[in-house]
Amino acid sequence: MGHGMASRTDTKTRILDAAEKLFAERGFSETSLRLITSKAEVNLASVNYHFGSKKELIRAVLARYLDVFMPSAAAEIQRLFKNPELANLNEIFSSLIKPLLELNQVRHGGTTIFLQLLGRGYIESQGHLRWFITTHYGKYLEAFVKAVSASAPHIPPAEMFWRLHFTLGTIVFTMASADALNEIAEADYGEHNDTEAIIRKVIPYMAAGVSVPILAKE
Amino acid sequence: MGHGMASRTDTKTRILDAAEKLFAERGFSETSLRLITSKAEVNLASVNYHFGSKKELIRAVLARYLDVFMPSAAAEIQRLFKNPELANLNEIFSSLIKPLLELNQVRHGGTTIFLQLLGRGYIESQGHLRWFITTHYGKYLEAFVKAVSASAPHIPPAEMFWRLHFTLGTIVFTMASADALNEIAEADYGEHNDTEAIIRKVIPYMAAGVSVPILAKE
DNA sequence: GTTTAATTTAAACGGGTGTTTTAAATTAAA
DNA sequence: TTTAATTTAAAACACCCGTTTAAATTAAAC
Repeated sequence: MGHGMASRTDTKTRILDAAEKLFAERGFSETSLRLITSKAEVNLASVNYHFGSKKELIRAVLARYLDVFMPSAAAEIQRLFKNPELANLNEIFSSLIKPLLELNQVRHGGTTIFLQLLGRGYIESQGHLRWFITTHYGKYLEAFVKAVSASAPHIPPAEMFWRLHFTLGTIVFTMASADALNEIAEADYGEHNDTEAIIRKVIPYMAAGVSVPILAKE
Repeated sequence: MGHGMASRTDTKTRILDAAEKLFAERGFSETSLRLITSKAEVNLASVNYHFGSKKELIRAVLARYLDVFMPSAAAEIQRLFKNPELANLNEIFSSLIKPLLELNQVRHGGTTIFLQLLGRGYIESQGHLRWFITTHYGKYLEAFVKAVSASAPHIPPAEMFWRLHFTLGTIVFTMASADALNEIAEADYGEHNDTEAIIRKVIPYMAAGVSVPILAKE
C-alpha cells in the first residue's frame, strides 16, 4: 500500500478542498460528485477510488476540520480550568473564538466553512453526524459541558442539556445563513459583519440564554 | 373552471397532508414526488396537475400554515400593544405560544410540523423561502419586530436584526431535531418534553439573549 | 341522454445521480 | 529493463428524479 505523490496538488486534497467549499455553500445532497470533480479538475471516479463513497467523503471533509478544532478547543477549556477564579460563561464561550479563527489559517475562509458544514451536517444527516461527532469527539465535548455547567451551577443538568442544544442551533443556523443575513443587513443597515464579528455578536446572546434563571411555575 | 368533489378526501388535500409530513421529517429535496403520491395514495401526475410543480407544492404546504398562524400571531401582538403597561420580552414571545399550539388543532402534530418546515425552508431554499415569507407576510412580521424592539429599547435596530435571527435559528433548529434530542434526554435524564414544553423552555433563553446589554468594546 | 369540462390514470421522456467497470497511463519495485 | 502496483481516464450501468403526454374515467351542464 505505498503512496505515490501526484504531480500538482494531491488529488485527494484537491477533492477535499473543492468538496468542502461546495458542501458549505449548497449543502451535501445538493452537491453532486460531478460538480466537485469538475471544480477540482480531477476525474469523477477518483472520489470513489480515494474515499469509497460520497458519504465517506463528507465524513473526511468534516474530520479534517474537527481534528484541528477539537483538540485546540479542549486545550483552551483546560487552560480556563487551570485558572484559579472560576471562569464566567462569556469567557468560556469566548475561549472557542481562538480555535475557531485558527481554522482560517488552516484554509482560507476555514472558520465559516467549518461552522456551515457543522450546521448542514446536523440538519441534513438525520442524526448520523450527531452520532459521528459524539462518538469520535465525545471526550472533548464533555470537558466543555463540564466547564459550562460549573459556571452556571443554578441550572440543573437536564435543563443545561436543552440549553446547550439551543446554543448549538443558534450558532449553526446563523452560520448556515450568514451570507444571506449579511446581504439583508448590508441593504437595511449598511453594515457588513465578517465571521469573527458575527461570533462576537452571538456569544453574549448565547451566554445570557444559557445562564438565565429558571422561572418558578405559575 | 368548476371544481368537482372527489369521492374520498380531496386529492389536493391528500397530497398536502402527505407532503407536509414528509417534508418536515426529511427535508424538501430529500422527499420525492413519488414518495409523496404513494403515501397519499394518489397518482404521481396529480401533483403537477393540481400544483404545477414541486416548488409550488412546497409553497402551498407552507402557506396553509402561515395563513393560519400569521393573522393569529398578529392579533396576539395587537392585544399586547393595547395593554397599557409595556409588555416585557417574555410576554411577547409567550404570546406566540397560543397561535403555535392552535396549529395542533388544525392538524395533528401541526405545531412541530410547522416549525420544522420553517427551519427546513430557511436553510434549504437558498433565500427563496425567506423572500416568499417576507413579501407575503411582511406586515405581520413588522408588528412583531416593533413589539420586541419597543420592549428592548437599549438594543439598536441593526443589533436587533441579528438577535432576532439568532432567535429564529434557536427555535427552528431545536424543533427540527426535537425528536432526536428527546431520545437523548429520555435516555440520559429520564424526561420527555412535548412540543409545548420545549417551547416553554426555549422562550426564557431567547428573551434573555435578545435583551442582554451590549458590552462596551475592550 | 348527450355534450362538455374536469379529473385521474398509466406510460414515457429527458436528464441527473452515485457507483462500477474496463483499459490505459503512470509510478514504484525487482 | 522487466514486473508489479497504483493512479487516471472514459464509458457504461442501473436507478431515481420532476415533468409531460395522451387516453380513460368521472362529474357537471345543458
